[in-house]
Amino acid sequence: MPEGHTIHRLALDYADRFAGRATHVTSPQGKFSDAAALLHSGALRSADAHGKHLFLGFRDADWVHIHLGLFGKVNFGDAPAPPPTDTVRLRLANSTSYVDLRGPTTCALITDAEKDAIHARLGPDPLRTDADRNAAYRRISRSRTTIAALLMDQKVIAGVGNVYRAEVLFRHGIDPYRAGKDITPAQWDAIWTDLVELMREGVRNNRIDTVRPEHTPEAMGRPPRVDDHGGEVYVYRRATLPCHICGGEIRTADLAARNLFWCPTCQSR
DNA sequence: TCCTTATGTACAA
DNA sequence: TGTACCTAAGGAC
Repeated sequence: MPEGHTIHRLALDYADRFAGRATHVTSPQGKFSDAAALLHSGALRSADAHGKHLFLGFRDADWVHIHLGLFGKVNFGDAPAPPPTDTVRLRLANSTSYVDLRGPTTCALITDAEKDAIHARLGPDPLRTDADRNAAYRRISRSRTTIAALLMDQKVIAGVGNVYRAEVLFRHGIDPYRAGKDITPAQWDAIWTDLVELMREGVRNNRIDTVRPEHTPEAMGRPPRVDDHGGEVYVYRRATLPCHICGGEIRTADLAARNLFWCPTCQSR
């Protein structure tokens, strides 16, 4: 589930349900038990997100650092909380809500300084107000690496994952194998602006939709087809299906152990 | 019931 | 570049 929009949405939802209220912290699965015991009686102070990293603030300067990785999932529910299953790494529960975290790559108690270090190694996040799009472009414009790989590099830009990568390159007609140094300032500006809009909508709707109004199923007279991941898209996981715009076959390939999707007709080198 | 796959990352060689 | 890690859903049998 997790690209940056998911994590920012989680920060809002954690804060909504738990901030400033007495919260019971447990780790039914056990891997986070010591930290959960420390936080046991505390209240959630704040929630912050940078790229795919989520930070839950407790006490004065303690943060629970969460990264969902590929498999991590978060499930919110209303009280009373059911008995936890044995895969729940972290449960927060108060008088009205509970939330379960399963399968994260990271769930660790860290200090303010450690949190700062994580921010420092991450690139600008289109969903954060402190983001500097030029910092990303400085790296991209100097790189011979493909734009597809650069968009997935969290040191370059934080929060973009495999879906937003595929979709934003399609929306701007850019071949994923084009080198970063061949992306013009105007193209980067357009990509960044688009990502800000798409990802904000992703936070609002808790899913990724990238199809423009003029290409929606209704507008194109084709049957509605919401992609398996939950939103309407142009190329992500549509290999061998016809492109919504040109009708040609969407292609797929392996790039750095991830699946790449693009339309060779609509996206130019 | 087994196998594959997944919106991710870190580390070893 | 390959592999390890973590979980659950869907499809093939």
